[in-house]
Amino acid sequence: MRLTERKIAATLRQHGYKLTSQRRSVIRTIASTQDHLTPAAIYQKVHQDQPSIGLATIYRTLDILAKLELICELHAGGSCHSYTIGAPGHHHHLICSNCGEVIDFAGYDLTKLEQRLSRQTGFEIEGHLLEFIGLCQNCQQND
Amino acid sequence: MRLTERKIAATLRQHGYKLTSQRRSVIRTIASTQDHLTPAAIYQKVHQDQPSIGLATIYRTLDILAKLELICELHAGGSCHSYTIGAPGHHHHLICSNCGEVIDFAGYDLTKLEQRLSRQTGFEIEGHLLEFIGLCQNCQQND
DNA sequence: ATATAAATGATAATATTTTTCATTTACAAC
DNA sequence: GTTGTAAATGAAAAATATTATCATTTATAT
Repeated sequence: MRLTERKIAATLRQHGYKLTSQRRSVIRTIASTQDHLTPAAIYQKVHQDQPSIGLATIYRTLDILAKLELICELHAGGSCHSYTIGAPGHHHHLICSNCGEVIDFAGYDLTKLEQRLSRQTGFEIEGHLLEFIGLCQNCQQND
Repeated sequence: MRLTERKIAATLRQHGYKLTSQRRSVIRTIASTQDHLTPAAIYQKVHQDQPSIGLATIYRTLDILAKLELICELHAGGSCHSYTIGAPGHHHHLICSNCGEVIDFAGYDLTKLEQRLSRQTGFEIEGHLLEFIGLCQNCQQND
């Protein structure tokens, strides 16, 4: 069950944000599709309803909605350019949110889950992204 | 076991890419840290060895290395701005690589894995990112 | 040593995101 | 309903990030 426009609007108000027509439009746009949209795409759509809206308002609204977890940020296909050295074979990463240290780990198999998802949704699964974020020992101590 | 500078250089050559001093520097820089680095950070470091290097060369080299899977692209903390509507409670996403459709799924618990990682690495885990990419039924048919 | 295609640096072009600030607006208090 | 106030907005500029272009340089096979 996804959040409704109504519920999102209420939560915004609860947190002391004003419910402007621009914010309504952004929410309505995101809530009305199954897809994920970039800020530019959201701007284009909202612009049809509200020709005077500025792109900065889109960014500001998205920041708030994401902070309140009313919308989800996706990473698929995007290019968040940050790199670490490779390792042979399939593995995942554990990243320190403070210093950026990256630990590789392997031996965790998502095949079962992939099969379940494939069966339930009909998707032909091509890959996945699994990362953990946390504080490394060093950064815990230097708090 | 992470890939060594040596191994990466060899793989580059195997794929017909020339082994320039610029590429060596980029590889050495990434291989010499546990952290993840942005293109700009890599540029800064490489620039100390090779003051004449251009930022475009960094981007070009990173593209090649990522394509050959000699380096890993990370998403932590980054802001790949693409959004979808939220849903109450913890869940993950399955995304169609063709049309962008997003399916939410819940009921997959990573707590056990989190505990294992925490025990093994001493990290205090704050969160994770799990996404699957694939082709939805519609997009499979219209191939 | 040389030929050649690939790679580079410099620069411009494009794209993306954030800041700034004067004006407008939602909404709480009356 | 009016009004006061802080918050939100649009426009524009600034800051960042990424990609394309092209003349010159360079790795490497011969």
